[in-house]
Amino acid sequence: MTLAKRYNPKESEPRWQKFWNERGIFKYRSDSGKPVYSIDTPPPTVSGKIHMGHVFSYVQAEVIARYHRMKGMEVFYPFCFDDNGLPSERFTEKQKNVKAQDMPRSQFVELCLEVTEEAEKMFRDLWTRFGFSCDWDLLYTTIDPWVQRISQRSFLDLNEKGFVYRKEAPTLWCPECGTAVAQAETEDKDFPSVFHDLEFSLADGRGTIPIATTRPELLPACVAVFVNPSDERWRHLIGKKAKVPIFDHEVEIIGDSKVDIEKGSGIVMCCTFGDTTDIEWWKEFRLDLRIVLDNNGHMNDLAGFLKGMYWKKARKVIVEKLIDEGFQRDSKNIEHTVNVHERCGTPLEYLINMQWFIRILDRKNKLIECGNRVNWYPPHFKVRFDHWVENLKWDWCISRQLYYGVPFPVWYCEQCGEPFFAKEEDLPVDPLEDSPQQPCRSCGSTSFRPESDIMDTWATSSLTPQINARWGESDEREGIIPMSLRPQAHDIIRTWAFYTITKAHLHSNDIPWRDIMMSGHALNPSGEKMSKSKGNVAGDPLIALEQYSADELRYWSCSSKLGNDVLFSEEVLGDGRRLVTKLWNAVKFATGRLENFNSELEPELRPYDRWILSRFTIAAERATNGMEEYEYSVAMNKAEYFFWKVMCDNYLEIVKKRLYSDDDIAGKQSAQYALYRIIYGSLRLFAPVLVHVTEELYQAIFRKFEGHESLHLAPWPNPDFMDEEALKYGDMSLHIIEEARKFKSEGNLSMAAPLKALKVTAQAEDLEGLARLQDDLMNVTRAENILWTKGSRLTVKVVPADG
RNA sequence: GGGCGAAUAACUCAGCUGGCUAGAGUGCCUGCCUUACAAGCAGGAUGUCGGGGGUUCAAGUCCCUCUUCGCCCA
Repeated sequence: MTLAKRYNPKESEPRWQKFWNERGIFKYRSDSGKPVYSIDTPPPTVSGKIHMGHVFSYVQAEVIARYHRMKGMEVFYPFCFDDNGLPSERFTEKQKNVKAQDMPRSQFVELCLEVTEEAEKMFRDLWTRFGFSCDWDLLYTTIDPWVQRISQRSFLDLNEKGFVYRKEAPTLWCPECGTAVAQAETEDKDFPSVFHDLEFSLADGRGTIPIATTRPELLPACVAVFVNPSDERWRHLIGKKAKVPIFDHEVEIIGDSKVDIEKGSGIVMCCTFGDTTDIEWWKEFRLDLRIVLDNNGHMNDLAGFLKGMYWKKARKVIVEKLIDEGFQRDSKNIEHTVNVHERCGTPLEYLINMQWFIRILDRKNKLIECGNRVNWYPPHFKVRFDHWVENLKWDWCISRQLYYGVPFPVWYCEQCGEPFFAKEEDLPVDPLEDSPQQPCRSCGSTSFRPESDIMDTWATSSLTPQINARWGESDEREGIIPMSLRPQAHDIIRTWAFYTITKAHLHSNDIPWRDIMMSGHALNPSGEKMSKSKGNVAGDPLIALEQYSADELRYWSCSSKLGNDVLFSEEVLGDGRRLVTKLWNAVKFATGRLENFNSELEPELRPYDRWILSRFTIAAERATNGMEEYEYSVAMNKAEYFFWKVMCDNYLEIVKKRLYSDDDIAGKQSAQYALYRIIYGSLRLFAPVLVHVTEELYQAIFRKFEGHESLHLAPWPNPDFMDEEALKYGDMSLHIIEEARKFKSEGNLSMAAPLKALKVTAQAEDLEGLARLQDDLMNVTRAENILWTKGSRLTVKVVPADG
């Protein structure tokens, strides 16, 4: 029972990881009879390297898992990967230097599987090295056939419930990726642009009108001109017609209050489609449809001489022509905010295409109610969810014109065009490979055209609770839904959190989980958000693991309050190392002092031992409260303060003499009793974060007494020892020790230097309580005597040793 | 433009529902080999709590306002 002088995490950490894995310490056992605590782990998109930001947020959830396991819950803690959809397609194209369009879908899917499998291996290896307590038997990936089946089942269920519709409608479209996208996948970006003042002539030949636009290439798509009816300057134009420059088609001039009088000339053209207002006008006034862009951003037949040009080139060409022909009055350079696709940064277009939608706009209130039923940690993030729902403008477009993803279980009848939905027992289906086993239900035809679109990846990842529960499968799991916890970062509230809540509501009129915890971001040392696209990623986790131990990095991950960002810096990492070392040394000390310790013994406890046990009770309570609120950093702080400041710096010094000497066996046994409890208790408070070193210490010292196979299966401390009087006088006496230490420090003396005496004054009612500590106080201060006097307050006078 | 959050020691941060002299770690200074730990211990210095108003016996904490920064959304 002796510990090495130094702790060696390089050797120790992999050993315990292996131990946990071989013994199945973290296996989920549905038959354990314990209450289930289920965690809806985020499936990371398999789209490249992993950075410290991942580690940061996953550790925070992992710590919570360990806490609840120690609290006696049966923890359902899966891992998973989101490996289908656009991110994985792009990643594969990059890795293999290919283009999806250039090969058959099946071949590209093969490549994707190959690439993502490699990346997933790397993830799994990394999580293992960080000591994650997930159950790898619960692993799922969103491209798994059974996951696809649940995803398709979800689609069929929503269709049956009437929440799904297919419609040819203006859709947010990325010309670069060649697919429809959802509102949640867009972001705003500022571009330098030019505001062109163009001259339209009136159809009646009576003059011209100025129209300002940033998108002159859409002139051929112009279907109307709008003015504000309250605009004195232009009101008279309403009802007349204008002639579009160069293209010469005539369009009506319409009045509508949505026109901003201040902007440009106060007259705007409406094109199909330049922005969302164009769409609203197009719908409201039943305007013509003149689409001039194809799915890849090139101009089509309707664009006349611009045909075949990419929109950028078309803009250049038409501006030149407008200037040549005298249609441009003026132009000025501006900074212009454009809605872009967040994946590739390409400005989005609004194109008309047949797409599948999930109806959500008509149930905003219900969705906000669902959000209210979930506990948000920290609470202020719920506001973001509310605002997102309130400001929704589109139903959820779930079809994507991509290759690698979950297909729609749908064919179309060649004869009558009706969609034919797969039968549930046939799922999963790939309509490109499979065909319906029945004739068309409307017309009896047997020739079908497959749906070649795939589903939005969020349509599947929004089902993670259902996937975890194996919803609708033969081996469906009971007691998983609603899940206990969703851990995620706050930047995907509008996507993952929102869509998951939406699906749970639509499928089962329930919430997906009871609690949601929002982690912040890891910042690089200069305080910037780490992101792959910005290339400012500090601390590759693999490199970090070479320099620091997993426990140190875990400690860093838990150093900030939930939801706060934290800097990845050398300084904070040093803190973790110091704590691990201190823990090692303190337990090493205890080990030597617990020889011949009899755990059966219930000795009569000395005042200081009653004091430290009471202090531990308070620390454990505070740590527990922190954990219950998902404030792991608070929990760690309380544990650390108790362990280092109270226990190591004071208590251990106070009882050292009693522990070393056999002169006072009763005193020694009392100290051993307390020491054992507070050391073992501290180890358990640190166990969720410092998973390896605590296990090492537990196995070396405590296992033979406690019997739990692993510290991580031991109960979370819930001590009830409390002696108010011991607490009061123990705390008060620290001042006496402090004064003695101060005296030595100021006299440049060693702490071991003897003192002649301490003259202590205290209020009459405290004298007796303090005097009971005399022996231990003399031991820790090395004072030969302590003289107690009645006084108005606590004072200490040090009498130095002779000479 | 709207929303959310932040601003506290040189640095990184804690300060819950208002209540003793505003705390911790790092860094800095002075010492100390003390039968666990020098990767340590003891002691010390350092703050117009972003600015300005207000409420209160009492404000880092509550209210108003301004400034700066971060994030989310238009």
